[in-house]
Amino acid sequence: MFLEIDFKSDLPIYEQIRRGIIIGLARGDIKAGDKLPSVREMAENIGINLHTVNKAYKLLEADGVLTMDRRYGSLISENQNPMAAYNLGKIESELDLLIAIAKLKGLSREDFIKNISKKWEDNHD
Amino acid sequence: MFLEIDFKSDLPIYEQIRRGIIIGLARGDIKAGDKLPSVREMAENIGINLHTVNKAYKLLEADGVLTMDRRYGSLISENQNPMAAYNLGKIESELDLLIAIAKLKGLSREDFIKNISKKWEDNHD
Amino acid sequence: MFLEIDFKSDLPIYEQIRRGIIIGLARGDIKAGDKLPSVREMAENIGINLHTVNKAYKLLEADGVLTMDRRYGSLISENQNPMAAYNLGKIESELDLLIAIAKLKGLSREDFIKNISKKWEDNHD
Amino acid sequence: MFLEIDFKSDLPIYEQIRRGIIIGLARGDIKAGDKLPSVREMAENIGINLHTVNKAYKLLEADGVLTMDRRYGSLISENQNPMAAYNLGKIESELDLLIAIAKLKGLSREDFIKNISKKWEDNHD
DNA sequence: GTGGTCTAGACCACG
DNA sequence: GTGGTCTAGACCACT
Repeated sequence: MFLEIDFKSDLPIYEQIRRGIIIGLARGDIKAGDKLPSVREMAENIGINLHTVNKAYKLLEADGVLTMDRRYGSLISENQNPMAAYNLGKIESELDLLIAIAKLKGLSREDFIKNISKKWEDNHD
Repeated sequence: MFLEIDFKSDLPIYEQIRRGIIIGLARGDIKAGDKLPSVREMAENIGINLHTVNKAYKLLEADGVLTMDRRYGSLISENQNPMAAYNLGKIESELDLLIAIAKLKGLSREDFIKNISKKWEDNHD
Repeated sequence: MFLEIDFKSDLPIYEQIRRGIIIGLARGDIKAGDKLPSVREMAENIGINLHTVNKAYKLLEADGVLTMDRRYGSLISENQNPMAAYNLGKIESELDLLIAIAKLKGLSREDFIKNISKKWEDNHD
Repeated sequence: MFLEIDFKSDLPIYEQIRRGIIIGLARGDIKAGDKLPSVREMAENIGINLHTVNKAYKLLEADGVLTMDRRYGSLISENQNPMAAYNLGKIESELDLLIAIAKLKGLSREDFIKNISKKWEDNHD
């Protein structure tokens, strides 16, 4: 499993794992039905405690992204609509800040949009 | 001072103040040379602790957005390049996540860009 | 044997089997003296491990619902009073919770009783 | 805080706490806006680890029953519709079993309904 | 071998 | 003093 964790980040480790899986799903690196590494396995790979991985998985389970089962391990859900209930408020507020900073740095709307657009593509290949 | 604080938000209050001022600056509500309310005054207005406002101001001072002076109070800096040193890493990571969720929700690139573009305009008036 | 197993359920498979037989008995689908499929047979039908079926049968035997005999196979007991020793505590606690949630959802006592009553009938046909 | 925990129960402690609060809310013992004991406090009162209480609170937060905030402690939510998203499937399946056992024990529908009805009232005073 | 539950104890962020 | 995060390690239930 190919998750890169930045231990110096102020983003909690469990949140980095969560995002890595969501982004991997959006990129197509991970697909519905895929079996994820067990909490113990991923914890060992990353070099962290299994509870931290467990927390990330639990959050993803709550968002309908995966299912955890003592019997079969952790699987990416076949759910057609993962993240449906996800509250975008928090993340939109981050976007407001990003736009404000971009303006203060003197970026034009066109350049800003171009950057975003590029990010979208990068997330695609 | 027109800052709206959401006490239920998971965003720390000092961070809400900081963002409010940055966004106000980008929108043009606040301009270089403007005198900000004193720490004590703003704390009283919002109904929070002195230290909380002080922390927000200190962060803005570190970003070159304002200057605190015991004699003259807090002034928005004439600095041409505020936020220059601001670490975009954190916020870009939020953008990556936003894009991934947008994709999972089935949004097209065009619609996504349109939303962002609208946000930019809204931040302008 | 007509047991439907939900492999995604968080209810253990052995418990689903056990409940299926108890409910079948209450509905009259199964009667005293009936011969049940052998452990091996049912395991094969469902596509699960022998031990899982065996565990379900053992529990039912402990509840006086069936008798296991190497020579005659597993038979529904003629016992007049199956489940006599069954500890209702657990299930009554579920009922307490159900009532509390029904109230929080704004259901009236009458509607709640009506639902329960209907469930009783459905379990009868 | 008046929660009675049965350490011998097979119901997890965190689940007993969760139910205690839901039932307390339905009975009116707890009201919107009430401040709950801190996780540490309740853990100490019960004589368990704070993480166990924390887990119960987190589940209730996910169901919209309470809010946890580092700044203000844990408060019963003003949410008009707690438990709205709660999946009743699990609990209804318990009810099916309860009905089957009641039948096997020879209870009449009328007696069964009477018991349920009494439980509803008991939950009310 | 998997996740589930629980304990114990540490340090941090916020106000 | 509150909850948030993380670690470490135990035992259990299920297949």
